[in-house]
Amino acid sequence: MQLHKRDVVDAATTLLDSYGIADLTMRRLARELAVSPGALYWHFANKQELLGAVADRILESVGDVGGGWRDRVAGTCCRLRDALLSHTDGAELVSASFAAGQSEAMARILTQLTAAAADAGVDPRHAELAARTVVYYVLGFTVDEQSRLQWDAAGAELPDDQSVLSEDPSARFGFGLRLLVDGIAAHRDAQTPVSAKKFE
Amino acid sequence: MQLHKRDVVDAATTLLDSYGIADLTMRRLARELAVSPGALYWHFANKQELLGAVADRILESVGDVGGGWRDRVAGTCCRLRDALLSHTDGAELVSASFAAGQSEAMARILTQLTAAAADAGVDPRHAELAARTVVYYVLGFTVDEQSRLQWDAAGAELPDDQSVLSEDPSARFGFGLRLLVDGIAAHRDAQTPVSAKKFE
DNA sequence: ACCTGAACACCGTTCAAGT
DNA sequence: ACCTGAACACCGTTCAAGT
Repeated sequence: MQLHKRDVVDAATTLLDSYGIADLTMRRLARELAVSPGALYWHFANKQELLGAVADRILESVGDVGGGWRDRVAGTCCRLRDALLSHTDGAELVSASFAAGQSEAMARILTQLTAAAADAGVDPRHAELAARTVVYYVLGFTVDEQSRLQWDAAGAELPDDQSVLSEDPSARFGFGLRLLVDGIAAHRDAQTPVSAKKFE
Repeated sequence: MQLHKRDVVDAATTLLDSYGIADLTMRRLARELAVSPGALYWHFANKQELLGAVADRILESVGDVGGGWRDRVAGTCCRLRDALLSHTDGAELVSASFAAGQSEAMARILTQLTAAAADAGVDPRHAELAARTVVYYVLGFTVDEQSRLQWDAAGAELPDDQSVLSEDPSARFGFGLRLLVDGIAAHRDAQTPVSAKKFE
């Protein structure tokens, strides 16, 4: 029976959910698929590319969001966080793939956020940076949240962690998000020529 | 001759600067120090802890900054970025150590930024999140900047990269920073009781 | 107290050779 | 076209035993 890219990504995702990113190795994946390790290299150039494909699978549920620029930013970020949280080490894996430039889905999300920032009135030259800043936040926050989550799901029973850090992560996420959205709002054409202000 | 923690961190930093994070392995480090790999485990519990010590060494130059809260945030962030950029893969290494909770220096920087955010008038319950958001930005931005930097220093000669992404990284860094500072300013006691506003 | 030697249980990647 | 088998060149970590 022929091995297809889809099967490989399926098996990789299952491995990830069951044992985490540390156990998502090429050799283990090959064993799970009952093929030799070398077989994977017919379908993927290297491990990074395979992880990129897993990242894209994880992000499938993050579709396009409509509405005003604020709703589009908030909606995209919330969906992104939800997607990351629904797989073991999802945030870490996507974060690494994004940094390595291996996730098409993250590139797509970045494009959407860039468009939203531009709609908010951010200088087009800086709209992508505004979008990246938002992405850095979502990834950083969620990597952090997930590591705490998984740490005490593993029965670690952390020592009451300065009280606030673990209280309602969704509310905390929302706060940081508002901070960024307000920053973008404050920068709407702050340094664009006056002629561009008509779009508002 | 006895091996000291300092010698190990020195050698590790040299290895990092010369060959990058991928070649900073326990075995290679031991070889460089002319000891057996096991010797390192007398001084450090594991590789993560050693990397944390290297991260702290990299961040030594990021001291305390004075002035108003805006200057303190901007100053700390600029020094942090400079420190990261002055070692090969510095941003990646510190980013990983921060995520793993292994860098005391990053904890200290986070405390400083938290104090600055509190001074800005951010609800004390959310000041640390504001600080974390800033840290996520600096780390995310600099990891990105450094990977591009090192990529074409290695003679890759990237395909003119959408024109803007590579133009004056420091200016771009400053833009994103202002976005965050403005976001913090917009949030000054936005949801604190009126009684707290007297501090302004 | 501090380190060696040797082992344990793995890795990612390549590539001639097979079907 | 797609995969196997086997090798290459490594890893992090542990631990009895030595000094």
